[in-house]
Amino acid sequence: MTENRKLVLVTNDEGLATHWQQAFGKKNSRIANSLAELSKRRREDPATLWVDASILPPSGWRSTEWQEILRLDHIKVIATSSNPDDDDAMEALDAGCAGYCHAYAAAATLKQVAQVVDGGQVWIGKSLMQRLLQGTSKIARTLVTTENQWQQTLTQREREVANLAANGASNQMIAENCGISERTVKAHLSAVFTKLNVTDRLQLALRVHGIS
Amino acid sequence: MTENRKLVLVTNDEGLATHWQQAFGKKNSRIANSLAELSKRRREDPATLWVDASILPPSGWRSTEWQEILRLDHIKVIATSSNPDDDDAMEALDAGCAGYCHAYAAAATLKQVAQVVDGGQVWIGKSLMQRLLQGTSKIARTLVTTENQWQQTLTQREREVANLAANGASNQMIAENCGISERTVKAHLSAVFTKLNVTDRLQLALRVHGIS
DNA sequence: AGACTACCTGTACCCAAGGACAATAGGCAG
DNA sequence: CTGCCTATTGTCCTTGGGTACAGGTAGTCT
Repeated sequence: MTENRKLVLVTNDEGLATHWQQAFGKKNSRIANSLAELSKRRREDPATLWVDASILPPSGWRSTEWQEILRLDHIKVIATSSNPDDDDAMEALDAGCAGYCHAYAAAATLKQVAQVVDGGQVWIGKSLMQRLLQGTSKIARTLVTTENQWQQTLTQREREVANLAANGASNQMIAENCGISERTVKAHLSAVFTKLNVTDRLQLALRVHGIS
Repeated sequence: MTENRKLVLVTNDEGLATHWQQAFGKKNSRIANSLAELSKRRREDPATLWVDASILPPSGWRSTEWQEILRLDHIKVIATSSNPDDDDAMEALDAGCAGYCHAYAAAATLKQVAQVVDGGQVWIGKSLMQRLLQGTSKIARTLVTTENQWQQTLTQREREVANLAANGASNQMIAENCGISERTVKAHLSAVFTKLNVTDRLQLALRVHGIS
């Protein structure tokens, strides 16, 4: 079970930082006091962010700064809270977090969560799990399995651009975000359209979000 | 990470038994070919049962023999299948199983599942997880927040046009569909954009479908 | 070395979309 | 009757989005 993903602990709570470092080891993790701190390295290697909910802006995970992070598919975000709440969890997961757990969970649990998430799974607590299983048994059955297969045929860059476009970003915004020219964005998008057999970004958005 | 729960592998598939034993170790697990075999010790110590779906009776988890087992809370049941299916998973979990995964999953994964389940959590695959999360967010959308809200301010015609546009129809298509001129479609859409405070049809689509 | 692919960029062109400005007509509350 | 709302349509114009054509760099596989 080799660990090669970077581990970034995002919190400004002294005690929590200590707790997490005890669980993961000081050498394997690094502390960031805010989102701003990690934006410098956000384009780097795959990483897992442990985020203390108390550092979130008023708009929560919906804020543009976090949306940008959550869109990156080589970054996994685990939301934590000292006062876990199912609704908070749903928001976090809806926003794209890969896990939600108690910030001060036992070290063993934290490790388990890390393992599960790194394995490409999603971690949700027992409470939320029960709620999901109770409320959705019928609906889950009727839902069409929306294949996230669409990503498969795309290159890394294409995925990135496609995700941004599908979420309403203009070509210019995507260009700035990716640090490339608008022309290149168009090129990538054209490739995406062809591969996914759609004609424009609206169709793309519908496909990406599992509609139609 | 001490393991003191008994591990019982319930299958009559030779190959699967081997696979599981390689994952958990021969000493830590015991094979049972059917439910009947383990009924003798069912009231004993806590145990985790790994059950191969192929040994289930026609009535599946609903059969009385399995219902009895699933009721015992010192016994945890993990359902497995060589052909995992979300619907099967839902049935198993509904019936009270604590986990569902691919029978021939990698040893590391099996161990992870075991750990998670022994920790009192529930394990479901990524596929089902996505379906559940999508399902609930859709429910949330239709019941709680955004839904209805955006429609409220619109007139009948505007709703109609907005829905078509949000699902990818061009102005021309909408015009034909509604039996009005393209110009009128534009007029309606402009009104919609203003009322919903969005700039274009893609933003509209995201709003209508409860994204962003 | 040559084929192939991902990634990047430029110029030019076409068009659907959306805004600005303007007008006609029916329904309805005050 | 008189505003106010809804629905409808028109022309003019600007712009972002998408395509066509063309090209360059870097890395991988055969």
